[in-house]
Amino acid sequence: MSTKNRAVLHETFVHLIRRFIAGSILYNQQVADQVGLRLTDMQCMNVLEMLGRATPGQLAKSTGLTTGGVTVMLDRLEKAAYIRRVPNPKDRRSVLIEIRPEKMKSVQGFYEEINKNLDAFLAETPETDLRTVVRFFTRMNTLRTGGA
Amino acid sequence: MSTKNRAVLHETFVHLIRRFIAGSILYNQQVADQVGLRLTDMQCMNVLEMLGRATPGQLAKSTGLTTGGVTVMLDRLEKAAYIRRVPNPKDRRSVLIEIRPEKMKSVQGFYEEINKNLDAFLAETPETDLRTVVRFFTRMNTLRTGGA
DNA sequence: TCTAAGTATCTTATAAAATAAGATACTTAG
DNA sequence: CTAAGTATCTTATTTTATAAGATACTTAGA
Repeated sequence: MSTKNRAVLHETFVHLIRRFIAGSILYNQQVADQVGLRLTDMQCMNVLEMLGRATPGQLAKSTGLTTGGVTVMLDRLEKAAYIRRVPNPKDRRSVLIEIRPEKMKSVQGFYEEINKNLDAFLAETPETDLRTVVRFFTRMNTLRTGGA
Repeated sequence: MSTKNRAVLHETFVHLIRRFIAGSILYNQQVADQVGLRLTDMQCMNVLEMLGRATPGQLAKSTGLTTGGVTVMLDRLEKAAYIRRVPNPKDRRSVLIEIRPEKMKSVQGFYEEINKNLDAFLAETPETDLRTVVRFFTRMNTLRTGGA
């Protein structure tokens, strides 16, 4: 096990990361089911939480929906009080979408168990390892488009 | 940057991983669009590729669909020659789903660019780092359900 | 063995969501 | 000032997912 050669190590990593991605998609799907949203809506909420605010156009790009599809999704989320549309001061054709703070908390609540597990795991991870992983993932996040 | 304290490091990691997950969902969505499938179908294909074979029931669990939904999805994928249903020798109520090998390759082709980037990145990652990351992700993959 | 409960998949009617094509309103370059 | 470009929205249609229940098989227990 500690004498794994490079090719096997590489293969092991690819397998682990694919498993991680498949698991993440499933987990987000399950959280969405509990919350009463679709995975697409969940992705939208997650992106909004990371960006703070976004235009419908940005959300179309980060969900893979058409702009028409985004409008319908936003109507749905607005009606259910998850988000709010505010005028975009930079462009009068456009709007900015923001999460309604009370829903932000409520949605986060559904990730509570996994976050607790993650916190516990990180707490017992040696700092040097965590630093290595952070460095590694900083690069991983640039692989997809050359830097989105 | 090298004097980051523990809390900040922790927070940085959580941010990176959330970004990675959101990016992965988007990327899989985009590949699905190119292939002409839905994200759900893509998730099904990915799970099948990892497991080799699976029953519709297992696929229901790993996609978040109802069993009826899985049947419809499998009809769709079977009609488009992505998968095939074979009898389950262990249980006559059940079937086993397998990817048709020619489609396996074709779908993998759409991941080619990212795989190339990933290979190049891994090649220049020090072996000790890669070992740390593998160890780390082996644990990460157990956090979700306590071990799926 | 026989039966009842449980499990695995499938069927179908209905509800929900995504797309495509195009409209409206605004912005920007020339 | 005008034309081209951009951002969002509208709506009809297609596609997908759900829910409720049917069918066929398995398994545990009398």
